[in-house]
Amino acid sequence: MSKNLTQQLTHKLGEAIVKGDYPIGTRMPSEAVLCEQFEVSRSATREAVKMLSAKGLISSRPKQGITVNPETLWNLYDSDVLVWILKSKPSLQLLKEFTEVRFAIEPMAAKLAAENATPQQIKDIEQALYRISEAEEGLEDQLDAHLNFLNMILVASGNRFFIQLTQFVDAALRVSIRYTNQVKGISNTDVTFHVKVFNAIKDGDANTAQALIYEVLSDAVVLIESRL
Amino acid sequence: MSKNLTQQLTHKLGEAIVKGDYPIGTRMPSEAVLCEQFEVSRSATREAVKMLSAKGLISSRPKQGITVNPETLWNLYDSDVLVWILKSKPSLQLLKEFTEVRFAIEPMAAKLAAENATPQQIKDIEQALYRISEAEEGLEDQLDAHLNFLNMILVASGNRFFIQLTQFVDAALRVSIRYTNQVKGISNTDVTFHVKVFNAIKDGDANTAQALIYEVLSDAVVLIESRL
DNA sequence: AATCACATATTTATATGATAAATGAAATGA
DNA sequence: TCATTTCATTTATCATATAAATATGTGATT
Repeated sequence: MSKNLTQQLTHKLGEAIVKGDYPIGTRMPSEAVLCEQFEVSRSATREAVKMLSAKGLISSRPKQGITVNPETLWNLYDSDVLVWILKSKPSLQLLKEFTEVRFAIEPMAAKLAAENATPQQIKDIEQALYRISEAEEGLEDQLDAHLNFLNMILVASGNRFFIQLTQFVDAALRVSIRYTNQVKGISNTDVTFHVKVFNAIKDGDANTAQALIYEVLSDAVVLIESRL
Repeated sequence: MSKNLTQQLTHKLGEAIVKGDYPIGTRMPSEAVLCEQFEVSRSATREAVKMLSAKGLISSRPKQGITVNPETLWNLYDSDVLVWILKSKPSLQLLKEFTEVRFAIEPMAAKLAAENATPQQIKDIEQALYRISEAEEGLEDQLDAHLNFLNMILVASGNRFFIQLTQFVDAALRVSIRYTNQVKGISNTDVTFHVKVFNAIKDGDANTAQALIYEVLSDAVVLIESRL
């Protein structure tokens, strides 16, 4: 739980909005009413409204009130927003779209990592690889290790936009893993696969790195398609 | 100019932060000092701080004050943040990274558009194509037409994450176009190229659509690489 | 000397009341 | 009919007071 009132309210309202409790295009309750309903001061309410505006979910203007923005304006790349959606309205369709993004990004990131990774970053990936091999059988532990490996590759790409996605991918996968109750496409149980990826990056073999990541993601797509 | 004080302050502080006026990891002036410096009330200041927090630029805690977050936490996919960076610290390096993202996203979007576009969306793309052919010689007008064409493809992908990127790509390209003073890689002057893209999407020829977009982007990469 | 508990000071967090500004809608007048 | 003005509603802004969180320092205890 977030500690302060503003953040609590931000999360509550954020989830409610993406859930559809306040339909798109309609007015939300006015400031005063929100204060009453959630029993917080105007300060807290206004600050929460501002945070949600900053994330693109709502806009507020005098007289017109607080209105829910069309979905195209929502900052889906904001981890909060994405998690709210995945939690409130989990859908395989969204997971499919998310996987398409991973499909676009991750092979390219692996390619760039092979081209640009610093010696330290290579060591970090190797360390992540070690964590995978040492991971207990417990799902949590394995998931952590695999996400760490993936994140290290994104970081090693040296591209700030990809690096920024670490939180995004991390957050989304943690939620979606609960939903599908599957690790396939995220954590290939065969660690030799990750060794191959690591070697390709270490050797600067961009095309191989790209192809390998592409391959593991294909599993994820097949998995989701089969359930749609 | 944004109309209200909170937003003005948000933009001022946001630009100042990405510019490096408040170095990463350091404390920003306290709430009270910011009020004095910018001559606004605490409400406005606090609301601006909340908006910047929501965008990942800063965090604030009692006693510790307001601190600038590491760059990895900044929401680069937030159009505001991206534009602030491009305006305050324009760099070819960032443009290169941005282009790498386009490289990852746009061919995939074209592929998905070929697979999923609705009849109406195909019409929209055709309409965008018409605008390109009709565009005056003026750079502004051409740029608008080309960005519109691109946006229509992203929308037609049917993937919410790609659709969300329209604003992101739009904003970034408008700024970068001023910086490089080049349209290459954004608007291929030869309209027959766009006709090919359109036809591929209309005919559901996913691979061709993907390859064509890949091709036009290659120009952009070559252009930027040559100037780095 | 080291460590733990506690007091203290600083900063943000929250609450509240008052006034200003923006804006959509209704009333007015030519 | 249309432009203008008035009015009511809602957010925006300001000001002030109090609470809560927390880093730092202090002193007692071992």
